[in-house]
Amino acid sequence: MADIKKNEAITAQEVDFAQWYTDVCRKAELMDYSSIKGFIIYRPYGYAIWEQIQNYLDKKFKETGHENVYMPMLISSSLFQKEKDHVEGFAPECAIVTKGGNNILDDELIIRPTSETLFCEHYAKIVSSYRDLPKKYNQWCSVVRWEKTTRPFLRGSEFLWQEGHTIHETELEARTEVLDMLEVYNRMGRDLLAIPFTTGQKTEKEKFAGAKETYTIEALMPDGKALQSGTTHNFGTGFAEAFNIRFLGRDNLLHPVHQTSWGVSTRLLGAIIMVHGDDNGLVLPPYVAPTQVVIIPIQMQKEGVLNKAREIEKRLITLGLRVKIDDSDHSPGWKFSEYEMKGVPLRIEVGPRDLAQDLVTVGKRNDGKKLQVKLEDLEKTIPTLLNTIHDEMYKKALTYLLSHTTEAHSYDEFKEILETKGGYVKMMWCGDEACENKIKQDTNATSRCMPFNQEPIGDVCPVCGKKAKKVVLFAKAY
RNA sequence: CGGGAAAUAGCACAGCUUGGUAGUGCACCUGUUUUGGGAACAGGGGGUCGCAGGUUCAAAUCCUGUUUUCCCGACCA
Repeated sequence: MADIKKNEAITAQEVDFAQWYTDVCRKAELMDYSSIKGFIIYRPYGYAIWEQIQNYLDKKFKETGHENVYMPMLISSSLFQKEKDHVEGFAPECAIVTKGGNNILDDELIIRPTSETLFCEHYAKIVSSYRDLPKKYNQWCSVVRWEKTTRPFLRGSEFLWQEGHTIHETELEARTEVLDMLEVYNRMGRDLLAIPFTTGQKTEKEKFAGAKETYTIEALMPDGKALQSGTTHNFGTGFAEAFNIRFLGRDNLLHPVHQTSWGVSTRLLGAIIMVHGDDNGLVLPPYVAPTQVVIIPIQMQKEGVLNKAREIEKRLITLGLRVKIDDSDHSPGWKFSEYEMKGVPLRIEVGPRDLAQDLVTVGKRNDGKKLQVKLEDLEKTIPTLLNTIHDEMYKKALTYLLSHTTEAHSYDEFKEILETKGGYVKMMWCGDEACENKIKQDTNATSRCMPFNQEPIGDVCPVCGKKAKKVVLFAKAY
């Protein structure tokens, strides 16, 4: 990269990674704080990234047979309490409405922390035969969880998400659904966000309240901590029993439905910011960037410059690209810094010097490299460059992930890796929750997932010495 | 939810110790000259000092409470 001037407004990652993150969130105009703890304002630029994610996923959901619905924001306390594990898991972080107008409510209303119970109540009403199955619903909404520690996008009292809720005739169908949707998320990481996710199953301790099995996509952040980025849950028939969602089967007997739910949230923005960002600010993967190409005219007053810039803008828009031209009277240097801070993948400089040779200068945000492109080649070169940037960003993140996934064969080794290097530590595990708890207590790391690839790296659990049952990835987590 | 720090113009901060007319830089507005890595000069606008009480003739400043943010722990997507 050229020796571009460091932006003094952003704290360097090396100095204070947490402060760097906060600086980027605000300086790139992704969000602002409101006056209520943990409730943030998603500013247009940040919301636009979420919209790209929505567009991508909504299409995938519909392609795989899901329909969008909208459930109420409030849940009656009696309904909320029907499934025991679920209540215990969520009750401590619920916000509750106790007053309506001037009247104290006899029954308190819970602001949804998640909508399982609402979907269950509805499904119980509309399903009576196997012919009514499956139902594959999805909801885009926000949920509220009263968090003690909050950080923009990573943990908020309110966050935006989608929650898929499906019910099926057979266990196999439900299991297929959760694995299929996990794969949709995984591909989103690869194709849209340029983030290599690690996929696998959660342990009993880490699984969702009320679920039989929970699967997860985990991303590794540059500070060595893992970020749970999305989950899919197989509920088995637990909720169906509690909420009486039964259907008359092909055998003319009543059966509970097999149920799933799955979701990703605006936490993904946090993953994008951290995985790709650098000391000059945000670095957005091209396919999720609200603006993919910014055109900066140089010496706009010179004959033809602005017209040529506008012409280029039109040509690129015709290709379906998201293009912005900045003809404000800030200096070019100011604009360069501004769009670097905002992470725009490609910058096209249109100035008299290059135009004299029918060229433009193109700058790549991800590695700072500049190249000259013939005007006539733009249609060919720009989309190719965007694709190249995506691949480079993915590879960079993958290289980091691989080089920060370390095997531990003893508990001492395990602790040392967590202290010195961070990242994922792969270790054998006996399956006993006591060992997970001990690890948590000793190192503050948690089991992130049991990866699908279960090739053993030992015979015993290094923590207790008992026979090992599973390969587990441990890490400190957000 | 515990322990620490902070809150003064959009942003970064000074002023507070020792109470007495609210300041600086950047940003913003106007004009001129500029424009290939955060331009220069001149002029100008903007703040009930987080909020609520208290002490005082007088509070940004002292006292009490409260809210929010950041950091470190415990809890969670």
